[in-house]
Amino acid sequence: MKPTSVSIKDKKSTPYHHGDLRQALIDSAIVILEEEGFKALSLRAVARKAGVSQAAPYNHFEDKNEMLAAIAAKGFEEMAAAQQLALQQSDEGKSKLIALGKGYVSYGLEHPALLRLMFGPEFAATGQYPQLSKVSNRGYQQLIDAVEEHITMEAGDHPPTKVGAAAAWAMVHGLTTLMIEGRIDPDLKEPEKRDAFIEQVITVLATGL
Amino acid sequence: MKPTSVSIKDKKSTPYHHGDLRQALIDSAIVILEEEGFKALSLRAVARKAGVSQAAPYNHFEDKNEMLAAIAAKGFEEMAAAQQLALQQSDEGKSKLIALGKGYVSYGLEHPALLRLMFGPEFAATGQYPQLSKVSNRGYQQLIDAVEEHITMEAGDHPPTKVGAAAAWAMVHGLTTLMIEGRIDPDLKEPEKRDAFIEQVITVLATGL
DNA sequence: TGTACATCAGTGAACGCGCGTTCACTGATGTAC
DNA sequence: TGTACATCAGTGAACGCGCGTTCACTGATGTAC
Repeated sequence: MKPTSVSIKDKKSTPYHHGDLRQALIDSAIVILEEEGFKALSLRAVARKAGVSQAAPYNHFEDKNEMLAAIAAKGFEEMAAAQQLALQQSDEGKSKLIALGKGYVSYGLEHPALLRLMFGPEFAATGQYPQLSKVSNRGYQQLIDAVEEHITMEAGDHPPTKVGAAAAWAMVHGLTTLMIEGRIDPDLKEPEKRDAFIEQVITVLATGL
Repeated sequence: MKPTSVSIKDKKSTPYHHGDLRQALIDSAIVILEEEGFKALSLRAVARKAGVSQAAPYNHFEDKNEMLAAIAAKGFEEMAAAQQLALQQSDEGKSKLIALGKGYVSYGLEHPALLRLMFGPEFAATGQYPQLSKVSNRGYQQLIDAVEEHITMEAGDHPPTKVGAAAAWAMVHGLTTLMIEGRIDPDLKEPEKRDAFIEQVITVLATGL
């Protein structure tokens, strides 16, 4: 036990200096997104949740938008990790596409409001937040690789990689958002049935590639 | 020329009673969505745009949410019409799926903020606005029909209709939202190239069915 | 055709609210000597 | 080891703003007689 370490858990000894307020704010924001949705995500609410004054976040973010960008970036990182994990846990025999797709959809269903922020109009391909652009392409790259691998493994005619990758992403992303909104398959609550359904849908795509 | 008709265009003779303020509000709202985005869509802004006091909308809508529902409903109607039109203009030989998909994507690209509202969290499958639920299923039904037709036309194994319809919708919807955000294919500005690309992507789907 | 009156669809002022952001400040921490 | 001081990361009050909604009101319209 280092005597200099800051105890975050002990409420009584709340230190004046926080330790890592920036991360704490991002985490609080994600909780708010999950529990109360995007509309409730104000700077003040985030500060409140983190137990800090409303002005404190300005020591870590230029303005609200910069905080939103940091939140979205964390979302992309987590999603890429979820895909990676799904890939490692998948059967050897099956297409990587299916594993990646499951990871994508599952993460989206677990964090619907965060997904909306990530793909929302706030940061549409403006390149205004370089770190965000960088990290948001990681998951896509995984998908492209899987499509290429799938294509090269099978004989016959195939669409260009660019088209195939777009198709794969569109399918997986559309499935996620439509399931979030309850527009596809409202009676697939159980995770296994849901996973099986996702697998069938992605198989349609894989067959078409 | 009916002498009793109300001239909307003539600014000088603005009548005290509007004629069809409800429709005018919905139309103004859609203009605001297109020009300024969802964030700018307040009741007050809509009233302002329609040239009416901020309290006037309350004669036509219970509250803001009811107005949003009416706007979304109009969006679904227009989109179904756009799909229908695309279907009629399409080549006889080609799959109906491609025509419908093009109609869907085109409408979405023309009305990005409206599409977000339509598929946003405000009205997620709650059934709170029956008229909205009704009209929002029309476009989906067109897609289902096309998938069924496509399947019955071709020999061989096919996924269940439920899966095929979900795949088709997910693909088309995902393509639309990702193109809106500029995440797919930022260099496809010209409509013809864009249409060709859309056709290729949807063909992947059709092949897989 | 004219008049009295109910109803409808507007107006404009007001309410309370939460928001993003700024500001002068202060307590805690790190460093030079 | 002790002290002076710069710097960092907080606080809390205040600002102006646009919002959704309510209210008493009023002008326009339709109807009964």
